[in-house]
Amino acid sequence: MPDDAEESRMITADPPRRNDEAVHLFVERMAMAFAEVGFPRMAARVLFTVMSADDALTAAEIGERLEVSAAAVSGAVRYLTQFGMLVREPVKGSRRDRYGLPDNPWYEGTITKTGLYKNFIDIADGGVDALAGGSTPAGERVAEMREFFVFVQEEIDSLGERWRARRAATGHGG
Amino acid sequence: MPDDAEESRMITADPPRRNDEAVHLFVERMAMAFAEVGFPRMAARVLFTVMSADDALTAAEIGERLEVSAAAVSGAVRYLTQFGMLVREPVKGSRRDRYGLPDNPWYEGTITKTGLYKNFIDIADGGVDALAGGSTPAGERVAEMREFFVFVQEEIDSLGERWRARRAATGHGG
DNA sequence: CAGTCGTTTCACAAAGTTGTGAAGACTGTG
DNA sequence: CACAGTCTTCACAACTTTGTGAAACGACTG
Repeated sequence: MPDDAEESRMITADPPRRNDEAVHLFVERMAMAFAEVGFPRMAARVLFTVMSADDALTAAEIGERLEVSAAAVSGAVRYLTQFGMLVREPVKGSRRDRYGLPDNPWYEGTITKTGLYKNFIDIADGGVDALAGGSTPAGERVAEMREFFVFVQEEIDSLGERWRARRAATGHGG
Repeated sequence: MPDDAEESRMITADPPRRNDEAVHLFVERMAMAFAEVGFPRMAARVLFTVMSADDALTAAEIGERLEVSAAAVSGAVRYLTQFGMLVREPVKGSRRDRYGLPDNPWYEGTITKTGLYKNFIDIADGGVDALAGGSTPAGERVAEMREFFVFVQEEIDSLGERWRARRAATGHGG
């Protein structure tokens, strides 16, 4: 019975398989969610395309899956490799490169090393000065906000470490 | 000696005062930093304008300080009040409203209750399903990313509480 | 060292965002 | 109940962003 469409009705232990359509939905949704927080749109699409592939992909394969031009892929991989979120793997005996994920996953570093709040803190410093420190209602208010950002940044700085500790504790330490 | 411009040269304990130009720079910089992470531009400008004012401001005053139209202010305050980041205070004996900040500062709730990672997690759930769970390299990879987001979200969920605890410990508890 | 395949660059077009001006709506006042 | 002051809505214009096509580039191959 070679009819694949019937498989799901059978009771035998079919190996789970990927659902390309659903995978693509995931890629696009996740990419959009990232784009909404300022991540470049195409870079996000490429990143999740590679993430959802079992093997490293060529630029052409990425372009096919997303139905975008080679130029768009080129720009996106440049962006991603710049931040180490993607690694370029030259293919022996071919002019193509393949793009895969680095050994240590991008998300940990991206979240923790962004320095987003450091930026907020720096700008808030200027605000506190300009508002005469804590001597005015506005100055006090901005100083408090700054303190909060300092706290959040501290938490984020230690987050990577806590994550690794937790992973190790739950048996993922390798 | 009524010449204010000379004050800074004196050695007497001058009260610190606000530097309007520097305040405006702060407002615009902070607003841009927020815009870069997806916060509506004008809403951010209005938010920080109100934050850096000692008293609640009218819509007209906000418009003046930012040199933008009443329409732009209207849209921005609507956005901000919707999320409780700004409160509208009707002025007795006047048709104007004033806009001020809520008692509990917006940043704590905004950062902690955004549910940004919850969204990522939901989308990643779909990805894990589509990729046949942990049975494929890609599925495992996406599942790991999801785990990380779950961890981050947990940390963020408890962040507000930890912040309040810290504030209380350092004498800001009121 | 010419040919070919894959990648990159660049000017431009399509699409999306953002704020404006003007008109409209609402509300209290004379 | 007409008027004036304030806020809101809406169509549009300016600006920004994003991705395309075409051409240039670079590197391996024969």
